[in-house]
Amino acid sequence: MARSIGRPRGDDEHILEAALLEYGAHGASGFTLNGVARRAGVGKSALYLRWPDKDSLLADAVATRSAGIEAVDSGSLREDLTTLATNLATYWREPAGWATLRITVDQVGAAEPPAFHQHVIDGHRTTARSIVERAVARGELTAHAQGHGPLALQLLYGGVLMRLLSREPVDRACAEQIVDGVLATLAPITD
Amino acid sequence: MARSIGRPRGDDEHILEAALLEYGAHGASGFTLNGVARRAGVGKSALYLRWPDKDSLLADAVATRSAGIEAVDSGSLREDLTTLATNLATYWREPAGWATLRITVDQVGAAEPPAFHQHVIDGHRTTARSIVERAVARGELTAHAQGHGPLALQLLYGGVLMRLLSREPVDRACAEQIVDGVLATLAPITD
Amino acid sequence: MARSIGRPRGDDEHILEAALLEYGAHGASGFTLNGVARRAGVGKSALYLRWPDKDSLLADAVATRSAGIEAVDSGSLREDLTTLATNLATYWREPAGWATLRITVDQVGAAEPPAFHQHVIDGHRTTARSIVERAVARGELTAHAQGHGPLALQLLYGGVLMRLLSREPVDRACAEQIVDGVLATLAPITD
Amino acid sequence: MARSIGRPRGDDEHILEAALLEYGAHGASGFTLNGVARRAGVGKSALYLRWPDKDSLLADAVATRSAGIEAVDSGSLREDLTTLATNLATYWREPAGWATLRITVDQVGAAEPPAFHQHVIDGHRTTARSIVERAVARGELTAHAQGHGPLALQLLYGGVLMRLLSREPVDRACAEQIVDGVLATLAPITD
DNA sequence: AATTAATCGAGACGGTACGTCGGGTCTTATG
DNA sequence: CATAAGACCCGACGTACCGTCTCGATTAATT
Repeated sequence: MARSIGRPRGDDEHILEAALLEYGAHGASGFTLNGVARRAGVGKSALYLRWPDKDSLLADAVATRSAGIEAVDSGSLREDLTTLATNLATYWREPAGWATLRITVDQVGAAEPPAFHQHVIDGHRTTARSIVERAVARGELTAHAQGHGPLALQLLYGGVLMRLLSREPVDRACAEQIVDGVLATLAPITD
Repeated sequence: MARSIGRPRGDDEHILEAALLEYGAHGASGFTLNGVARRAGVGKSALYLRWPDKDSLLADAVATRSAGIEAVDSGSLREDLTTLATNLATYWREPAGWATLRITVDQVGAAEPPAFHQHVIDGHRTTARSIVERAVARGELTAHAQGHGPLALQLLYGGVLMRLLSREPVDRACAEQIVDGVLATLAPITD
Repeated sequence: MARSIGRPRGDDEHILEAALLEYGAHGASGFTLNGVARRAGVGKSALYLRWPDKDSLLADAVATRSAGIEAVDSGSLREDLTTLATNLATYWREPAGWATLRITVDQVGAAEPPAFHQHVIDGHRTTARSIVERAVARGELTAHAQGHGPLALQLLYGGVLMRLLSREPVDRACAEQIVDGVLATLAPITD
Repeated sequence: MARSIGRPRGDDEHILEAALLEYGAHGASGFTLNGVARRAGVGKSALYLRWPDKDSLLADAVATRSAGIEAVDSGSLREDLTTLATNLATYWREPAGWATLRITVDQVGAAEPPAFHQHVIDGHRTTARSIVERAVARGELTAHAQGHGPLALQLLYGGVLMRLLSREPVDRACAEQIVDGVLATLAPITD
């Protein structure tokens, strides 16, 4: 396909990178468009050509780092979930991860979710589903229990989130505790 | 002790009321100290005599509405928890409730939690504990299972929260589903 | 000489035309290079290939319309000058004429006058001189009085200009009044 | 009269002073509101509380320096006018004087003249009139000739202005030449 | 009754960031 | 080569809000 006429757009990634660095360095309230522009070696107009306002830029920047949670295949459902919970806590504790969360919270009331939101959610969903599917393949879960997977994962995510909101650490022991709770919603369904 | 000399302070409640109305009317980003002052018929100095900054005012305003979740005593643990989940969703959907959440999220990274936070948490904890205790008294839960109450409630809260963050409705059916999951973390512990 | 290789230059006049229209339409503060380029169906590069900056373009555009004041030969010095004053007022009231004036004022402080300036001045001077010369030829002026022609014309120009700056109309009566004054600087010199 | 409530306004003069200095230092195109604010040790809001936009500020700043031309009473009409012409040239050559002129030219096309304009004009008019009146009192001018005073002064101002626009110096000799011309418009009216 | 002192409504202030705009430069693909 | 298109860097504009400040006016407890 033909490139359009005129000077081609520069690199978005470069700017998003700078935005994330700026966010990490100064936090949410110190996040400044001028700061981003300066750090990226770019004029403000270049930012406004790409994003309609500051929030959109931040949302997009954060999205690039939110592709998904690292999934592991340990061969055991309990171990997989525990690792997932730990990774999740780690991810949410990083600036980018926490920013994702903040933006999600901010925009729940808005008319429509930010464009990147579904993308992030899909990433999480994919990772989570593959864990469950592997467990079913291994015979750790019945097909019936699998139907409760989404709920179980919502509980797991929510549990980790509540720990963070309570400023309680999410160490391995804690993660296992949560996972055991979540597993209990799947295991006993035997009838 | 005796009142100090000089003109006595006016009414805080009146201002907090105005702050909440302002928050509800314009949302988080439109929440302005000038706006609050105007709506309350008050000068900005009156605000800064009481709260050190904007966030504190909002936090305090929100706290007045966050005294706690309505607790019911239906005679059944499952019913109590289901109602709790529903009430929680309703509460978080109101401006004040959602503001509480936003503030909580905002300030997790801060050095110390806002003053009202522990108060709010205590409210929730008290409500939740009484539900569990009644269940134990009725024999629905073993004392051992009771030890897992806090975890179970964290899962319940987290589950409801994740539903809201996903923009999925929390109707009665959904609440029951979550509660059943949470109960599964308590019930099977029978040894 | 041979034309150089490559695509030949387009038409300058076309651009100057657009510039003048733009100036007339939006005034001095709304005069924009992007606007000129758009109106002329031309890229900004084409502008900068021809003029070093915005002011030069405007100056040049204006110069094309400032070739000179319409001179008439009525057979009488007084009548010639009156018509000159009226034409001058009319010319200065048009966008192009007024722009010439603005640019002149703007650049008095500059290191060197804009290129077109001398051209414009020469136009005026030529017109004015021919009026005076005809008057001498007719015997209306002595050769001695002719030496005061430049000063007289400066007074005439200045008088008209001051009327405009005072927002006072320059109708025929007013023009005659000015001319009579100016003529008085020439006529009585008889010794 | 009662002072209004609230913190009283600061000093306008101080800001106008800074504006003039800024104008003098960087010229018309380098005249920046941020620059003025910084130099005055003032926030931009303070500027916009007083003037609706940049041009108004500049106009006002300039007006403070344009109270009038120094008038002298030398005892002779010719001498008075010569000094007036010289002073006028000097005044217009200063940054503030020239700015006045620029603004006048800029706003001739505007709907209504800037507020300060009439003030400035009145200053000039007063000075000029008193010169003429003294001449009448001394018998240098007839009462009839006095009626042509305004026109004569317009010619004088215009003559000086045209000299400046032509980048020609206005030294004493030149001023006398102009004055002689202008006087010629008054003197011969004897019938 | 007069004094004292904290609080009040009002609003101007210094500062900082926003989102917009325009100038002048550059980098493409097309004639 | 010179274009038309248009993205780019820069920096000023005018707006909004924060948190501070300075007023004159209130309002009690203390003299």
